[in-house]
Amino acid sequence: MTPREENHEARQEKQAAIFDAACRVIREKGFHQARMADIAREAGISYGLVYHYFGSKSELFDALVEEWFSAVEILLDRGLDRFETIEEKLGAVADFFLDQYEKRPDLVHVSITEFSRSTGNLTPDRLVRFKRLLSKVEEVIRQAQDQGSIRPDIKARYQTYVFLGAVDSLLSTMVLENQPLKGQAQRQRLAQAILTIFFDGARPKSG
Amino acid sequence: MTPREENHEARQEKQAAIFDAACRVIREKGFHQARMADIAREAGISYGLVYHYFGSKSELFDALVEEWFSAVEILLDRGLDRFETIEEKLGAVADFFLDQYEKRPDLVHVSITEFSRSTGNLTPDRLVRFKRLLSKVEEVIRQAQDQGSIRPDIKARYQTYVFLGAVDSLLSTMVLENQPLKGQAQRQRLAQAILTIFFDGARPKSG
Amino acid sequence: MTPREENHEARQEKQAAIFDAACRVIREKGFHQARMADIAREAGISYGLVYHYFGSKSELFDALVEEWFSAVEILLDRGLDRFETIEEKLGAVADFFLDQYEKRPDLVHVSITEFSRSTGNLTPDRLVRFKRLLSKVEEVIRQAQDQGSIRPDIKARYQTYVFLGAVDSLLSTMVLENQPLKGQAQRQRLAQAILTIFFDGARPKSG
Amino acid sequence: MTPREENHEARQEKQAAIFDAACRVIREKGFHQARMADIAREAGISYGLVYHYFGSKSELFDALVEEWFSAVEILLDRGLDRFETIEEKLGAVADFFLDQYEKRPDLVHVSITEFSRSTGNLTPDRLVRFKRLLSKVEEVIRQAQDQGSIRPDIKARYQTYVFLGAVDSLLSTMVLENQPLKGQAQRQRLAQAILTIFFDGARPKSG
DNA sequence: GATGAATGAGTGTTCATTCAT
DNA sequence: AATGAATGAACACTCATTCAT
Repeated sequence: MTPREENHEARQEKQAAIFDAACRVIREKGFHQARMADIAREAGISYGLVYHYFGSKSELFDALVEEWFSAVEILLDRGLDRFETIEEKLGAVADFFLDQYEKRPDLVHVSITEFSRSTGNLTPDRLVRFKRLLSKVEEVIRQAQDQGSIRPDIKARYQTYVFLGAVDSLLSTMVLENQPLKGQAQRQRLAQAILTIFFDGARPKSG
Repeated sequence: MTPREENHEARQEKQAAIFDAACRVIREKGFHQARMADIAREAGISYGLVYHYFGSKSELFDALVEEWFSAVEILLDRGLDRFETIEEKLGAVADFFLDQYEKRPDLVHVSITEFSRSTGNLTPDRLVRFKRLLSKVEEVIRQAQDQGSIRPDIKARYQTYVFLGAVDSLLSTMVLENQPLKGQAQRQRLAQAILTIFFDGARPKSG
Repeated sequence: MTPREENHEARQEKQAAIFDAACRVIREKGFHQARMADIAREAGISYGLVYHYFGSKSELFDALVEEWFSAVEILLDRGLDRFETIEEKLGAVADFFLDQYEKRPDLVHVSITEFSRSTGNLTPDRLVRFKRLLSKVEEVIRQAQDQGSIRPDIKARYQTYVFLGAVDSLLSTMVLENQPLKGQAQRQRLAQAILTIFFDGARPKSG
Repeated sequence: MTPREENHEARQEKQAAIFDAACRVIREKGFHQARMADIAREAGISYGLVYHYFGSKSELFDALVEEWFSAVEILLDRGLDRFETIEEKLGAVADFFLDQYEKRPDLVHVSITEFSRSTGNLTPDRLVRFKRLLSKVEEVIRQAQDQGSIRPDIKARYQTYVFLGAVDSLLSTMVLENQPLKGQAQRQRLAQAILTIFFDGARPKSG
C-alpha cells in the first residue's frame, strides 16, 4: 500500500466516524437540534475538524441522504430483476428495508424521521429520488398485472401505497419505539406477515 | 349578543387567523424555518400580536398538534362504535383522513411532515397520542378476528400496519406532491381501493 | 364642591392609587422588572389607563422621585431652622427618615433601593437633589463648629458622612430585611442610639 | 511553560479583559442598560465571544458579584484576626474598602450602585453574603464591648450601623461623584476622620 | 375617561462557519 | 491534519407606548 493510499484510507475512516456520529446525534435529537459541536464530540474529534471532511452541516446531511438513497437505488436498479415472481420481488423490497434496519438502525431512523417526510429537509432533488421508489414498485406491480399475477381492477399506484405503506408503517413503529431487530428469522416473519396480507387480504378464507 | 361575547368571538377569530397563517407558513417552510415574523406577516398582523394570542412559538405549534390530535381522538373515541362491521369501521378511518385532508389540507400536511415522524417535534407526550391511533385500530381488528371477520393467523398488529400504512402512504404522497383532493366521489374511490386490497388482497381471483 | 372640583378630586385619587401601586410593585421587583402591566393590575385599573395619568413609565418614576425629594426638601428648607442646638437639628433629620419609613415604607424602600444609588436611575438632575441633603447637613454641622458645639478638627463633610451614613445604614437594613417600624418609642430609641454614638463616640467613658 | 498552561493563561487573560470591560460598561450605564454588544465592543472583541467566556449576561454579572464578595469575605475570614485592638480592626475594615476603591474603582462602583441595594439584583443568596459583613463587624464590636473597649450601653448592632454607614457614605459619595482616590496618605486621612468621630464622637472636648 | 388590542424597536442568545496557530 | 477561539447573522421574545372603540 502506497503512502498515498494509506492516507486516503485514513481519511475514509475518519470521514466514516464523523458520518456515524452524525447519524447517532441526528437520530437522537433531530437534524435541527443536532449541533455541529455535538457531532464532533460524539465522533471524538475537535470542533473544527468536521469542516475538513464535510464542508458544511447541510453537506454532512447530504452525505447521509446520499448513503441512504444510493442503497435504495441499488435495490431498485439491480436488486429486483433477478427475481421472477412478484412475490419474490416485493419480498426482496421488504427484506431490503428490514435488513437495512438491522444493519444500520441509525441511518434508517434518520431516513424515516428526518428526510422522508420533513418539509424543511425534503428538497425537490430529494423528493425526486424519494419518488423513484414509489415509481419502481408501481412499475413492478403493473408488469405483474400484465402478466396476470396481480389483480388488474385496482390501479397499480394504489396497490403500491398499500404495500410500501405497510413496510413504512412497520419500520416507523420500530424506529419510534426504538425496537431493535435481530436475526433473519424475525425479519422473515415480519416480511411474511406483510406479504400475506398484501397478497391474500385480511378477510378470512371462507369455508 | 353581549359586548363580552362579541369580544370573545373576535378573539377567537383572530386566534384562528393566526392559527391558519401558522399552518400555511409551517407547511411551506417547516417548523424550524418558519419565523414568527413570517407567521405574523402571513396573518396580516404585527409581530408582537402573535404573542398576544399564543405565548410562544412552541405554544403555537402545540395548538396545531392539539387541533389535529383532538380530531383524531374524537374519531377514535366516538367515531367508530356506531358501525357494525369491520369493513365499515376501517372505511370510517380511511374516510376520516381523506375528509380531513380535503377540508384542512394545511393541517394534515403539517401533521404528516412535522409531527408524525420528526424526532425533534415528537415529544413523549405526542408519541403517546400518536400510538393511540395504532392501538385503537389494532383493537378493532382484534375484535373482528374474534368474530371471525378478520383472518386470525396474522397478528392484529401487523394487519394494522398494512391498513394504516396504506392510508398514510396515500396521504403522504398527496401531501408531498401538493395534490388537492376534491369531492366525496374521489375520496370514496381512494378509500375503496385501499379497503379492497386490504380485505381481498392483491392476488387476482383465481378462476 | 363644584363638578369641576369633584372631577379634579377624583383624578387626584386615581392618580394616587396608581402612584401607590407603582410604589408597591417597584419595591417588590425593582424599577426595571416592574412592568406597566403589573402596576395597572396592582392598581386595579386597565392597562392603558396608566397613560392617562402618567405619560410614561419614566414620568411615573419621576413622580415617585419627586414625592420623595420634595419631602426631603421641605425638611431641609423649613424643618431645621426652628431648632437651636445641633443635637436637635440632627435629631430632627434622623426623626424625619424614621418617620417617613413608618408612614410610607414603600416609598422609602424605593428611594433606597432604586434611586439613591442606582447608576441607571440617578440622572444628573436627581444627583443634584440628592447632594443637597449632604450639603445641608454639612452646612448645619459647619455652623455648629463655628459655634463650638461640634469639634472643629474634623472636616464637616466627614462628620456628615458619619451621621448620614448611620441613618442610611439603619434604614437600608430595615428595608432590605422588610422590618416594619412601629411607634414613636421605637423611633426614638433608634434615633437616640445613633445620636449618642455620633456625639459621644463609641469609646467607653474612662473612669 | 507547557502549551496547555499558555492556553489556560491566555484564557484567563481574555476572561479578565471581558470582566473589566463589563465593569466599565456597567459602571457607566447600569446593569440593565448595559448591552452585551456594549461589553463586547468595550472589550474589543466580537459579540459572540463574550458567550465563549461567560454563559450569559447574568453569569457575567455573577462573576462581578463573586469577585467583590470573595474579596470582602477574605477580609472577614482572615483579615481581622491578626489585629488586637478594636481600633485596629475597624481601621482595617475602613482601609480595605478605601484600598479596593483605589485599586478597582469600577468594581467598587458597581458593587455600590448595582448590587448592594438594588432590589432587582439583590438575590436572597447575595443578601446573605451582604449581611455577613454587618454580622462580622457587629461581632467584633460585641467582643470589644466584652473587653471594655467599646461602650456597652448602646447595642453593638447600632454601633455597627454608625461605623459601616460612615464608610459606605464616604465611598458612595466618591463613587457618585467619580472622585478618584490616590495614595495611602489620602486613604489614611479619610479613615482617620471616620475612626475619630466613631470612637470619640463629634462633640468637642469639653475643657 | 376607560379598555385592551395592536405595534415594533430592542436585546439576549444560539450556532454554523471561518481562521490563526 | 488538527484545534478551538473568534465571528456575526439570525431569531425568539419582551414590553413601553399608541390607538381604535
